[in-house]
Amino acid sequence: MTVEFKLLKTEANTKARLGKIMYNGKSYETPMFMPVGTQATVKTLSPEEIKETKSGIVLANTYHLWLRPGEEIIKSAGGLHKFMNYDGPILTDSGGFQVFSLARPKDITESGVHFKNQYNGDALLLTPEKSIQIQEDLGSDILMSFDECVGLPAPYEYCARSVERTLRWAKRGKDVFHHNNQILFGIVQGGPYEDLRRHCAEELVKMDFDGYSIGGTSVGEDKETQYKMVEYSTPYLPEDKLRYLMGVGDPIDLVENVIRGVDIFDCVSPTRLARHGHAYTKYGKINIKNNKYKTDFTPIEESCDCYACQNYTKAYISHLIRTEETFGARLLSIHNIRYLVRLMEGIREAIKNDNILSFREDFIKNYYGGKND
RNA sequence: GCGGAAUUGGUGAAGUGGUUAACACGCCGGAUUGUGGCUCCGGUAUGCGUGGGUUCGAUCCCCACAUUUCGCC
Repeated sequence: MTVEFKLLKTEANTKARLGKIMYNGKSYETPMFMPVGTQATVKTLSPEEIKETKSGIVLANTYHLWLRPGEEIIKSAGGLHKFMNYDGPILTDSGGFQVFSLARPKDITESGVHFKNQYNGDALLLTPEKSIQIQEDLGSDILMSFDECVGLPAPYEYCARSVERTLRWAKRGKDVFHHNNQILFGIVQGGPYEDLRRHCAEELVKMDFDGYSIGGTSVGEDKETQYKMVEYSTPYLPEDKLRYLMGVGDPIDLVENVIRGVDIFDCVSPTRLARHGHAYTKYGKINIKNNKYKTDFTPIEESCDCYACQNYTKAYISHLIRTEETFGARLLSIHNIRYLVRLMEGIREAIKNDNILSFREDFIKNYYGGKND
């Protein structure tokens, strides 16, 4: 039941990697996109629908499940897999991102991070050890170290101190980790600074984690900065371990960062955009609520094999989103996830054929080409 | 038939004798990155039932008409 990774090849002209994850008798290819199921559900989708998108790993969130329903309840249920009826691999975030999104600087101490329970006001302390304990109780397959995700822009001195703390926290978490059919990743931080990224990566590698995440991205940075943060990190990570770029899911960014040596990605965007009425297409993102789709009786994408495109029209989905029917959000979520999974399928094919650069060129030309119908 | 009240954008409605007629919904766009699904940001009445009048100036005051509505015969 332990997740194992095998690197199959590296693309001839770039750092793009083709790999395979083995889990529970099944294998999943990388590069891979992971849909996000913060509260033990990929919003609006059943596990059967998740599997139909052919995505592999699902991400769940330590912080949210700690507060509700509480990790002891999920442990009593027999773990996350049984609780949510999903037998594919599950990755849990450590709560580190909530440090960024919920805590103020003065709430962050060497011991851990002080939160206020947003539902009942209770004072909470999340520490590296506590995060590992919660994730072990949740029974996810891939665990994240508790880190500090620094928002940008951030001064060099702050990032430098933060990296040292993230490293100490990584060590503390690893020291209490039981390795019970679970694997643990370290998270590379360091903001946009090359030497800090390198230092953080090298120190984490010395600690010998089962895989490595690149964090501090998807905090509102521009694309060039994001790509640099990845370029400053991947060269120092071992070839035989998974690399996970946290929170990145813009279609273009998936292509660009695979080329820079990333294996797995997660992002809320396919499901959040869906709830707000947006759909990915080969020719860019569309807003299904736009007037022109009211009477458009064609699928979102003729060439898409997802349940939504096989059975429903833009006019129908537009109506559902306008009237706030949840089925609309569900159909768009299915499409958007399947879209990103199909994109990864295309990327893997391009890696196999050693033509990822021309794949990128074609993809960008279409996506930004302005031909939207 | 007689008397009263009302008439503001697609809708519900504020409002004042004096530059750009509130607000909400809807509508038209946009945003969304290790997810609270709660959202956020723009745009959207050249006109205040119709015709006259008073006034330097009227959506606001006066008259007539139309429509709606309430009460009485």
